[in-house]
Amino acid sequence: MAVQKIKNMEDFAAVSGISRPTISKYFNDPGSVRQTTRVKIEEALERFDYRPNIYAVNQNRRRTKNIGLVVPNLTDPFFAAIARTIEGLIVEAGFNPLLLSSHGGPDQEVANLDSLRSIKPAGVLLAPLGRASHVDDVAEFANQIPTVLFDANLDGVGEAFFGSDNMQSIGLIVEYLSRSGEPPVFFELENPINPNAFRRRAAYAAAMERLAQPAHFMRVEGSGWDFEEIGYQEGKRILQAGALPSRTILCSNDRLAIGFLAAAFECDAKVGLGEDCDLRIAGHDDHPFARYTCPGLTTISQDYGSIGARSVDAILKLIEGETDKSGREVTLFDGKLVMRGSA
Amino acid sequence: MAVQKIKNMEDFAAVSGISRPTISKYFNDPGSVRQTTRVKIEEALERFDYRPNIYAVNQNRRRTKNIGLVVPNLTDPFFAAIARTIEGLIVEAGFNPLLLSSHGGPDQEVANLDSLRSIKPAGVLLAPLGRASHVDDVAEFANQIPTVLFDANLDGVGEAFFGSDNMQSIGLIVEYLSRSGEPPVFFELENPINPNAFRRRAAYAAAMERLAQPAHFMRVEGSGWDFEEIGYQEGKRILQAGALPSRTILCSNDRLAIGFLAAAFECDAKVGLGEDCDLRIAGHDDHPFARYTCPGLTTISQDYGSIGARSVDAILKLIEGETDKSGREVTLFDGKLVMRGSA
DNA sequence: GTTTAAACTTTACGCGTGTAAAATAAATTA
DNA sequence: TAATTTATTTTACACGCGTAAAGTTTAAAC
Repeated sequence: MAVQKIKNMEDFAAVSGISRPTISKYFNDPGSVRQTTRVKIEEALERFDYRPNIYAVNQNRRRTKNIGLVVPNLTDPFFAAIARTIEGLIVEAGFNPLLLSSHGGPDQEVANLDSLRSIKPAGVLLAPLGRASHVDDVAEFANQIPTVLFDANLDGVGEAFFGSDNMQSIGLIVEYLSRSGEPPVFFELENPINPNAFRRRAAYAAAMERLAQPAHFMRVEGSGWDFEEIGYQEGKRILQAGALPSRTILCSNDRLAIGFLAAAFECDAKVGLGEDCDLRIAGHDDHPFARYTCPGLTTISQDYGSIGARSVDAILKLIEGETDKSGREVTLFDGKLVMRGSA
Repeated sequence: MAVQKIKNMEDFAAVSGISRPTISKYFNDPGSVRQTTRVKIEEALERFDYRPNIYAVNQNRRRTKNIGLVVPNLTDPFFAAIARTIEGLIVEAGFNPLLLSSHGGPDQEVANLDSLRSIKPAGVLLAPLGRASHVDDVAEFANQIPTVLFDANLDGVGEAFFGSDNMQSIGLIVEYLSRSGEPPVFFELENPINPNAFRRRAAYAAAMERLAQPAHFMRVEGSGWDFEEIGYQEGKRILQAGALPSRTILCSNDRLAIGFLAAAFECDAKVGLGEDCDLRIAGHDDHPFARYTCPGLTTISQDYGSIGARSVDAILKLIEGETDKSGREVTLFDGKLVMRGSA
C-alpha cells in the first residue's frame, strides 16, 4: 500500500508516470486519452487515493458539472419522491445534483437560487412555489442560468416546463366519479399558492359543464403547506354543519383529502363506494400515503417518471447547447386514475 | 445603475475604494473591519453586484464553511422534518448546509460521504442507516472529518451522538398501555436495519419484565424502507389469521403502525380505546402523518428539536475548538407520550 | 498635540487546476 | 520502412482569492 501522500495532481502525475495535463484531460473525460495511458492512470488510482480538488477544478470553469434541483417543500413526500427520481437521473448523466428545498417560502426560494448562483451550476431544475414565488427574481435567475421548470409553471420563465395535464386528469376523475355515482363537489383552498390548483379548479368547472351538471365548490380558508390540517379542520366543520351539496367530494390534492378522510372518520361518516356509505372522497396526485388511508384514497397518479426524465433531458440538452431556441417548450403528461376504496 | 462589470475582488476593490486584502477580510468577517470602511464596502455592494467566487475562496482554506447533513432517507417525512430543522440551525450559525439522503442504501451512504469529502466540509452531521451501514467506511470518514452522529448510533463512530432514549420512551408507552388496558404485544421486523429498533425491542422486554408480564413479540419478515407496506401486508395476515396474543399492539415505529392501521380498517377491526373496540394500536416517533390516521395514532414524540439543536451545537464546538477531545459524548433525550384515538 | 495601537494599503506569493502552444513520441496507415 | 496522424510531454500562464510582511494612515487615549 502506498504510504506516499498525494497532495495534488502533480504528485499524482509523478506516481502514475503520466504528465499532469494528460491527467487533467483524463479527469475531464476518461475517454479522451489513449487506452494504454488510461489503464496506467486507473492503476495508479487504485494504488493511490487521489481526487482532484473540486474547488480548484471549478475555479476557472465557466460552467460546472453541478445541476441545481429546487423543490418547494421536501417535507412533502410527494416532492421528496420526485426529487429522488430526478437526483438519480442527474447522477446517471454524470452530473452532480444539488438538492434544495424552499420550505414553502418565497424568500427561501430566492435564497436557494442565490446560493445556486454562487455555485455556478450548469443548469437548474426548478419546481417553483407558484403564485407565492417572487416571479421577477426567478425570471431573472432563469435568464442567467439555463433553467427548466417542472411541476408548477410560471409563464415564460425558464426554457421549458414539464408537468401534468390537470385538465385531462381532473376531467378523467370527474367523469369516473359521475359515472360510478354522482358528480362531485370540489373541495379546495380559497386562495391556493400553487398554479396547478387553479388549473384544477378550471378543469373541474369544465368537466362539470361537459356533463351538463352544476359545479359546486367548497372553498376554505387556509394558507401555508399544512394541507392535511386544513383538510381535517375544515372537513370536520363542513361535516358537522351537514351542508354538503353532494356526497361525493373531489379534493384539489391528496393532502387535503387525507385530512378530510380523518375528519370523516372522526365524524363517523363511512367513506367508500358501497350502498351503506355516507361519503365518497377522491384526491389528486397519488401521494405516497394515499394507499394507506382508511379507506385507500382514490386519486390521480401523476406521471412523474416522465416529468422527471423529460425535465432532466431538457436541461441536459440546454447544457450541451443543442438548444434550438425555438421557443419555450411546455409539455403536459396525462394522469392515471388510481381506484381505491374511498370513491 | 452600474453598467460596469465586476469580475473579481480586485475590480470590486477598485470601485469601492478599498484595497483588495481588506475586502477579503470583510467577506471573511464583516466585523473585523473598521465601521467606516464597512459602510463603504456595503454601499459599493448595493451599487455593484459582486460576490466572491466560492471556489476560489475555498481552494486554499483548510476548513470551508460547509456542513454536511446526511440522513438515511429523505422520502421519510420524519427525516425530512429533522433535516429541515437542522438546516435552519446551520444557516443560523453562519454555515452552509449540504443536505444528502442515503436513500436507504449503504452504498449511497458511502457515496454521500465520499462526495462530502471532496467538498472539504468543516464538519458533518450524520444520521447513519445503522446495521446496514458500511461501518468501517463511515468510521474512517469520521476520523478524517469532524462528525457528529444523530438519530442512530454507531458505536465509537464520530465525536458525539444525540438521539432518543428508547428505554425511557418505550417504557413510558408500555406502562401507559398496560395501565389503560392490557399489556401490549410488540410488532416489529425480524431483522431491522435501525439500531433504535433493537433498543426498542430490548426496552419492550425490560418494561414487560418490570410489569411482571410475559413479553410477546410479533416479528415479521420484510426489508427495506417500505414500512407501511410491511405493516399493512403483515398486519392483514395476522388479523386474518386471528392469532393475536393481545388486543393491544405496540409497533416498533409509526410507519409500521400506519400500515397496520390500514390493515385493521380493511379487516373491519375497530381500533381505539372504547369498550366496543377490537384493537389498540400504538407507534413510536410521532410521524408527521400520525395525527391523520384513522383513528389518530397514539405514539411517542421524539424530542428532535433538542436532538437537532444539540447536534448542531456539538459540531460547531468541534469546528471552533479543534482540541476538544474529552471523549465521545452520548446524549439521549426523553420521548413524550402523545395520546390519540388509536390506543 | 503627541503617543500608540489598530486598521489599512501595497506588494508579493501561493493554492490546485485548466489550458494553450510547441516539441516530441507513439500509433496508424500506406 | 516511411509518412502521417494522433496522443503526450514540456513549458508557461491564467484563474480568483487567502494571506503574510512591511510600510502608512487613522482613530483613540493620554
